[in-house]
Amino acid sequence: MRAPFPRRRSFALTTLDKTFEPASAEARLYRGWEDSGAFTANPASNAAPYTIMIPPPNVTGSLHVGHALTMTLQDIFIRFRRMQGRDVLWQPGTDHAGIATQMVVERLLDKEGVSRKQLGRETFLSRVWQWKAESGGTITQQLRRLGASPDWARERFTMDEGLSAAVREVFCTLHDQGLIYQDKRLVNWDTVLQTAISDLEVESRETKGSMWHIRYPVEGGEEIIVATTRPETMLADTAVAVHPENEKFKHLIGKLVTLPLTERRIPIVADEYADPEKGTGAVKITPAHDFNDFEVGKRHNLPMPSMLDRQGRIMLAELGELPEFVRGLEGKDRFAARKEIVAELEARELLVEVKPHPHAVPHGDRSGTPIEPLLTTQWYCNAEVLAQPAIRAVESGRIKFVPQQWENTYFAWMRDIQPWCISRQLWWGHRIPAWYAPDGKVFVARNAEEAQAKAGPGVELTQDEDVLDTWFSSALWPFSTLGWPEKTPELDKYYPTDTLVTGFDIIFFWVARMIMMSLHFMDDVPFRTVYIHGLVRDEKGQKMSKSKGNVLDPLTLIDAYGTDALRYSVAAASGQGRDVKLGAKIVETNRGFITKIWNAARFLEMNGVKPNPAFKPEDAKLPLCRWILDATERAVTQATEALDGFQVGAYAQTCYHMVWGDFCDWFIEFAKPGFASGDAAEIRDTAAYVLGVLLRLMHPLIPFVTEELWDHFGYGAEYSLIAAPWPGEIAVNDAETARREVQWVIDLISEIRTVRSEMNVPPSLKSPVLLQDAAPATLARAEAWFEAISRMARASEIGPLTGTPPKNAAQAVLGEATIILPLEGLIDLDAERKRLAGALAKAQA
RNA sequence: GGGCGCUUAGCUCAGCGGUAGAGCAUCACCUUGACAUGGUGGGGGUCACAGGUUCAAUCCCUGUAGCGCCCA
Repeated sequence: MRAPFPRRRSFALTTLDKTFEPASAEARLYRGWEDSGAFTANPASNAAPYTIMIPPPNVTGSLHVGHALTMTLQDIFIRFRRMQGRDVLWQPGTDHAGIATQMVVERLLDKEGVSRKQLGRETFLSRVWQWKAESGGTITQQLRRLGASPDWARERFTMDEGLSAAVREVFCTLHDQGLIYQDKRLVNWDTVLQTAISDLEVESRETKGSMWHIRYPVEGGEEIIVATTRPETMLADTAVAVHPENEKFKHLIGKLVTLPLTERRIPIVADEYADPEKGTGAVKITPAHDFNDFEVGKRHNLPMPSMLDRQGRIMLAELGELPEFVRGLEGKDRFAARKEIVAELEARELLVEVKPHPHAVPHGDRSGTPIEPLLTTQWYCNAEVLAQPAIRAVESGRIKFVPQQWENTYFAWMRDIQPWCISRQLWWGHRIPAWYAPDGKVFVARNAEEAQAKAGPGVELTQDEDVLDTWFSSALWPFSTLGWPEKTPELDKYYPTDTLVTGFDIIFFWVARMIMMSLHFMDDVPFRTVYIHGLVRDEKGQKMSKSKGNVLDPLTLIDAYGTDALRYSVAAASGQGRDVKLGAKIVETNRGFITKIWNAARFLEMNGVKPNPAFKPEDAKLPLCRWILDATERAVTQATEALDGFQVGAYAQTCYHMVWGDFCDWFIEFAKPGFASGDAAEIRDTAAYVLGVLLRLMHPLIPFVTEELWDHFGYGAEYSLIAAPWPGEIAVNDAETARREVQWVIDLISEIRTVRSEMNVPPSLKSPVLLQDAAPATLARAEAWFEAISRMARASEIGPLTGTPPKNAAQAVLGEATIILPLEGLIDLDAERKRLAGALAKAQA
């Protein structure tokens, strides 16, 4: 039996500050990385590429927590692959965001009392460019605060000349192939923004509407009652439809009704669209103002007059001769007109009833205004043709979604894809490369000269006024940023890219369209894996919104707790595809992890730990050292597997347990007596080695604190952790034996602690530990680890039990042996008996 | 109406055909020499419900309920 190690005060020096100060360190480290060229891709290198295209944030954007999530995830993958020695390209850039940007600048002009139209197209556009020059860099500056490490020198903007050339090339080619065309059909018209928008930009909102039942007189004296949610559009009705099998109305099919108010005569047609179960079973048909009615109108060859203008006001020009009441509606807003029409119908006793009818009404996602289906001429892209190879690419596994369930969503949409309306009645964007001759002939060309050549000399051409949907240029992002249509070394090396990281909300807007365009023009997939992450919500799981006032500002969180704490928080919370719940409290708690790492390193430094390049893990002899090296090896393997499988949450958790559990709770505690022993050198070397591995392992997750410690300990040159190699296999001599031995010690200490705690032994009192039936090897272990056991389990001595167990001893079983803790004199036995009696009574009650 | 997902400790979530896990919260104890942004220990679960497959189901299958999202 040995006495406990003597009390000793340590006055070893440390040069590390008491705590990590992110505010001062982050900016300095970031500059250091950027200046060192660590972010730079190198097309000339022989290293295998790894590429991520950043989802270009809107140039009007400012950093929100969604960016914090998506950029952290991307930066983790990027830094991981960079450390693995890949030639990494993280392509940054911003999106011109047609509608959003135009709205921002128009709002500014509004304050000056000027309108866009007063300025005229050219002046307005120069104002937008001016705004972009002044304010367009906000978002990219803010991305730096997250520690994001893209190749900034390669930053692109969707309206750069090169990218615009790509847009024109794609437009002209698709037009030549018949895949882009003009068509007059119903579009979703935003009456506020005064532009067409695509199906995707429409969101349906549940609205408390009404169902009006209106009497339409049929020739021969009968009447038919139609049900509608939009009475005002009856001005442009061109038929009433009933189901062909509907016995109630069968006899009326083919007869004419007199449309109330306008007094026009329109037919009753048979069409399966008229659901006998809905409303009255008879439905009015307004082909120019309803998508379903438009289809019915086409099937029955009905006229399609419009009765609303582009502001959503009543327009009578196409309706022919009209009675006075209707003429009085001209120019009135559609909702005002609805009231007047309903009142008039009521006055004429044509209104049978009004039923409350909650239903979904389409709204513009930007303007929030009800969408008006309008018959206009627009440019369309034949998405159905482009979708076929894109569907096959996912079916065949050439592109994989993670989590895979999103493939279902993708397929469902792609297999029922509609023509994509790509023209927008805006000024800010890529102007449609089409020119019109005075006779209306259209010439699609890459530029005005080419158009002129096509039209012939002397023909006066005017360019199409419209611009393209913003998503048209985003769809080309994976190759347009690399210089396409030029043949560039970048295109050669980095296409196809590896991973796309984005949210599910833009699978259709962006992901699907990139896949379609890329396959068509590059003849290869744009990326191999689509990693879809969830949404960031508040602590309660609610969506963040300004109106709820629960929006978290990532910059505020960074200022308060540091970027590493924020990154760790979002990464750890991001189970595959799950929504991420985030609150200041969570980030604050996780800052504790950063502090823990810092303090562990600080303690090691105090004890003379510094990197020893001559140290080889396979030469480690002490079980303690072999054990921690082996544990580290397993953590490295787990973390690498997790990152390979896009399991960022599991990666974060592995790091957490390795550092806080194995390294701090056990290894460092075991090492404390070791630092004062003859084994100190190997323990120091091992500690330094393991710390070096862990800093590398965690760098993608928490880049700042790890780089700071790496630099401070001198593992490499300043700012070199970002470029350090990812930890590989760690050779450990007979890891199995070391693992068994240390695990036994851990179990022993845990058992003693549990028993002592349950028996309420005051920590200040040490107790002997006796081992009954212990094998000689077990006793030898106990002896060898005595100092650690003494410290950590408050053991005064440890040895075999000789004779019979003492009275009043607590017991626990560990392996073949029984641990015996004599408690005589350590606890108040009477108090303990009372406590147990009380517990027993409670259990029996 | 169609599709997808979720339901495991008070909360947030892992897990997996074979003895239920983590973090946070909670309770008790501890100014032990890196860290009170800390340490140690405890309590706490019919794994939504009902069937089925199986030697064995929290896990696989079917259904039900509740919640969420997408599409119409």
